[in-house]
Amino acid sequence: MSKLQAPRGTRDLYPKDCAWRNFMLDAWRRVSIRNGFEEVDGPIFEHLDLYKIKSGDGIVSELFHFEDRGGRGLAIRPEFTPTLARMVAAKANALPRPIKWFCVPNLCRAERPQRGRLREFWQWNADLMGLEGATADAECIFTVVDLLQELGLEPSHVRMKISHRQTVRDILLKLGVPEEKLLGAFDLLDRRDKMEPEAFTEAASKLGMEPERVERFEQMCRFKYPCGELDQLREQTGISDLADLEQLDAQLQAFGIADWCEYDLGIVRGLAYYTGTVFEVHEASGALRAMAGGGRYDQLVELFGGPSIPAVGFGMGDVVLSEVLIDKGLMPEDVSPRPDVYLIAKSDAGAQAVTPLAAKLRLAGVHARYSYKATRNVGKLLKDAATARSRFALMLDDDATTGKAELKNMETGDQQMINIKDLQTLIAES
RNA sequence: GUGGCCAUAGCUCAGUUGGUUAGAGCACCUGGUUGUGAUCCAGGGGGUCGGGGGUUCGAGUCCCCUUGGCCACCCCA
Repeated sequence: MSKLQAPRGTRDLYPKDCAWRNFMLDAWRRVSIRNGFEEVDGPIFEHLDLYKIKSGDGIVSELFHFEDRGGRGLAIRPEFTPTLARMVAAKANALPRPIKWFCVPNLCRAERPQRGRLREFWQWNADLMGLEGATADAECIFTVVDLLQELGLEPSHVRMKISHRQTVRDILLKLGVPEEKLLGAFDLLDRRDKMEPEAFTEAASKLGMEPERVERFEQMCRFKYPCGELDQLREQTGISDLADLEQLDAQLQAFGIADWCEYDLGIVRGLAYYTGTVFEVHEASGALRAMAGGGRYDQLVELFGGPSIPAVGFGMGDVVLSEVLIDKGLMPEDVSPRPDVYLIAKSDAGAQAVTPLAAKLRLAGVHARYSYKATRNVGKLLKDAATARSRFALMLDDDATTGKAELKNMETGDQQMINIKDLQTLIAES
């Protein structure tokens, strides 16, 4: 029996599930396109070595990989970024700049499934390449916020948490962390919430900070600074020059999304390749894992053999996003396509008209359904129409032979005798 | 990969100290009430109790293994 089950961490998408998945993909596409991104896609498997470039050999155990008949190592894509970098690197000189691409791939990772994490999932990626500076960073952040709003989320539901590699680096140096221990300090920042306070203090001391500075470090990385109020950050860190963050701050305000954003120096993103702005979207209470994450990674394309191209981008997975929408009561009941009209036979003569009419309507682009039941029980047939969420029901009795039938608006309950030939127009007008 | 909890119908569950052909509600399917999304009536499909092995005269129930789910760690591109 176990072999007949779907593999661990995968999902079977039944009609309602599939409709919901498409609803989300549609939102991702809609928002991407109106923010000026173009859709791209690549193969669902790549050479295994491609994934080692960015993440090292250790990544292999997290991949579903296999060999082809020639013994070449291949892997199902666990992320889209290497493919993107490869595609950009291959045509770097021919592509008009800036490059603004998005993709909504399904990805597979051989990890143990748990809340918010499955082995196959969909992930929205958008990247803006060939443009330096805070405008590009802010535009990516705006695109994410646009999507959140599109799905009905509000600033009270989720937080866009932003940090900056360079800024944090400056602060750490000022606190007395030597250059060679910076990576360890970033790691400590990342793990702060999982550690006991004593362990945190001890680890911080080992980084070379005086006790008084350890305390400041702790405060600094736990505190959240509202967007538009960088003075607080200046006071707390003792650093007056926050050039990078200042520009970003101004852009976020210009985009009108300051309400959604806050600076959180604890946002690290475990990646060596982020070079500037980093950000994550979290559910407001912080209960779930990140809904989205991204940042600037100016060396990425170069890493994959292309020219040096500045880049900023993000990814958002479907799993945590769905959890948050359910949690906030924003998951629509049913987003399946609705029939325009449901044909109901009230009499045998009416039944004769159903098939030809359905065929005619469908060829004209109308979503038309009818019952396969033999019953002439109008109540039951109307219930079927309602279950199918049809907008209209057309009830055909003996009058159908003279081209007339009763059209019922399923939402208002109104019904009227119409000429069947006018049906399409009446449906289109409502 | 490590550890904890869990597993009976599509869903929510019942099933006595181990004891006949494993049940209910809802959902689903068919038909009836000559009927307009309701109510009611009649009928129906569906479970090798996640899978395998063991103990026993007898296992949904006890033991072991395994698969899957949830949770925490590792990781998080």
